[in-house]
Amino acid sequence: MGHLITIKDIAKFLNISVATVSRALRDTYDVNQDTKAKVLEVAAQLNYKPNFNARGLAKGRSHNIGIILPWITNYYFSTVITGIQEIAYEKGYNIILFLTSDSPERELSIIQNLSIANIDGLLVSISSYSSGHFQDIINEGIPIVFFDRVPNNILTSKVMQNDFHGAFEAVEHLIENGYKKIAHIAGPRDLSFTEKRLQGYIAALQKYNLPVREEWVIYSGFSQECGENDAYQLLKCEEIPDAIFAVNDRKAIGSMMALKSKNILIGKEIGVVGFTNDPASTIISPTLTTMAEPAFDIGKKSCELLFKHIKKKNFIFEEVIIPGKLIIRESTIH
Amino acid sequence: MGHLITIKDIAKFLNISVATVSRALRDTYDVNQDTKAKVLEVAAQLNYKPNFNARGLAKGRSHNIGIILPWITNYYFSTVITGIQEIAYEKGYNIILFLTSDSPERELSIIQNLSIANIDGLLVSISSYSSGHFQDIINEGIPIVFFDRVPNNILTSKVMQNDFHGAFEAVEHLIENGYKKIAHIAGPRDLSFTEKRLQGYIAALQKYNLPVREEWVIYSGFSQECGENDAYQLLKCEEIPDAIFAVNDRKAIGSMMALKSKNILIGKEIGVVGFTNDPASTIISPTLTTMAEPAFDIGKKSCELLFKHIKKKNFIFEEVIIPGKLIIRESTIH
DNA sequence: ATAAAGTATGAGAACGTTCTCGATAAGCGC
DNA sequence: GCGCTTATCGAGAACGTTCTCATACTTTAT
Repeated sequence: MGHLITIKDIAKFLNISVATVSRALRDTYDVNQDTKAKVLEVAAQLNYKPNFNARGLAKGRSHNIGIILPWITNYYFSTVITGIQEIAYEKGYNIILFLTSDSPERELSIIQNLSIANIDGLLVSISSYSSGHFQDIINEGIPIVFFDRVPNNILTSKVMQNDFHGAFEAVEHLIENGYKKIAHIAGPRDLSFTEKRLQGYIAALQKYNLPVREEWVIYSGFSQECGENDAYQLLKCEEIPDAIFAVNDRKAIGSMMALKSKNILIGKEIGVVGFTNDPASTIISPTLTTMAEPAFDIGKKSCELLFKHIKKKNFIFEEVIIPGKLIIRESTIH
Repeated sequence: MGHLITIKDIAKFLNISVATVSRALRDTYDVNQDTKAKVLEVAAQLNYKPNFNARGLAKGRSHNIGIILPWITNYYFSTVITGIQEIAYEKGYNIILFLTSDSPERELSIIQNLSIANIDGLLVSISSYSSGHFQDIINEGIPIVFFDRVPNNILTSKVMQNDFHGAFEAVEHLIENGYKKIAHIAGPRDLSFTEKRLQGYIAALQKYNLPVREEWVIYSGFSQECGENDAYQLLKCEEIPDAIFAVNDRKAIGSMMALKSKNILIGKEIGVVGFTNDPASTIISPTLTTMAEPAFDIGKKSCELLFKHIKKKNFIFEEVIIPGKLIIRESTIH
């Protein structure tokens, strides 16, 4: 209670200047080891806590980084954040969290109200149909690293899983297991990874001379419900597919629910493969074959890259692609 | 690039004092409406963004609130945060996220390194076996609201679901459906809600004159794996139970996995009920009966309460208990 | 006409740091 | 001893706001 201990209090206590106390606390080269020890001791004794606002103001650095993403109530994003937090904590940075609910308006509002001075860098995964005003922020000199959902018209660092090859491998696995009429339940049309996974899907089909039918590709949202509806729609196709590759596990699970409700045997009659390796993929029965995304590593890598940008102005942009790993389970067993 | 626009720039531009600009931006009573309009216009035109550090320093308020919790990679906590964020965003506050990984050491380190001046209030869900140094923070004058995992030796506001009654109702439901030998898979021993749910379980059994056997109550961690192991242990009991009440859905699902692996029919032979209403509870087969926790509302309420504390010093503490709702599914059908 | 109250503004201190510059003292080689 | 470097420290400005106090000009009441 009362007032918080400041550097001035320590200075007065030891009868030295605030500059020296500041030096001691920051452990600069031009401070005597004895006085440094004394300062540290008194600081601990008085329970001194640095004032980040003052430091941020003086240094022009806040030691805060921002994360902007659609939501955190799924395995992928919450794990990415955990990875980010791991690195940020190590470096003594705080994480400020912004949720867009996947709404472009909300996203824009967050960006516009973002106090630039309060943030040293930004980690972002854009919303579907993002208005993409991120260039303004970059122009103001604050570094951004995008992850997973990245814009393709902005020149900066990006970290993502290998969407094209992951999709390719997943579909190839279906083909190798004898499925021939493979449908794709995709994500929202404008997101770059939707496109990449679609391309991987198409490439695999073409490699094996399998048909790419327009009615077998459905774009919709990310929810389980969307996956469910998409599967019902597929079942109404002129030519009913014998396998489904879903853009993520949520939708794969939704489609499995739909198939089960129609008493279709998953695997035997229609194979299903997802993307993410959400823990739910081992809970559903049959268990879901899926392309595991390295969410934790993506978080760590994004954060590391951001710190490089923060440290070194004009750091060269990097695009990091971390490979996934196919995890074969029951949903693709004939 | 270059430098960020400050109120000085606006002042110079309009040839007025910084004080007036500040007043105009804050819309105080003593500013002329015309000058205010002009300032706002110029501010927008120059793309002025307030410097939170400077404001925080001058006002002694940062407009940041901190959240400290074990992890975010589950349905409950990520939903609570979403609720918190909803209110914080509305009020123009930023959220700073701290993850303890349920480690008391990490928790302590976070608290001790927490720059008090950088945070106006704290929302926390303590770790298992928390060292609980939160009283120090409260003593320094910064308000805390605890949610879900609350300490019982600290006098401040708390928000939680109705753990006792929720457990009571869940177990009563089992009893009403004919289960008579009901076991309880509990959480870590020292967490308050573990105790409350245990008491609810016991109370329900006693009301119906059913036995409370020590070997039917197992304490362990929160993971699915823990639930699995606990179930195996229950199957080795002298008297094998005919129902399991799990402290959360993760453990309930783990125990269902164990039962399924032993070809025990869930519901028919052994009933299972969980706690939380994790989306996974509808994915598993049979679907899981569970006591739904109002996670989103708990987040919102906690944040609202925190703002009351921030606004009014010496606000009287409140303990808010939000009731859950039993959701009956297949796992408790005989 | 005069005092009182209200309106709108400016000057400058304050918040708690860091940073730049200069000062002092000690150690060193010659 | 003389200059030179090195180590250590202090004084005071600066960061971008808000806040307090003073001031000037209006309006209102008497």
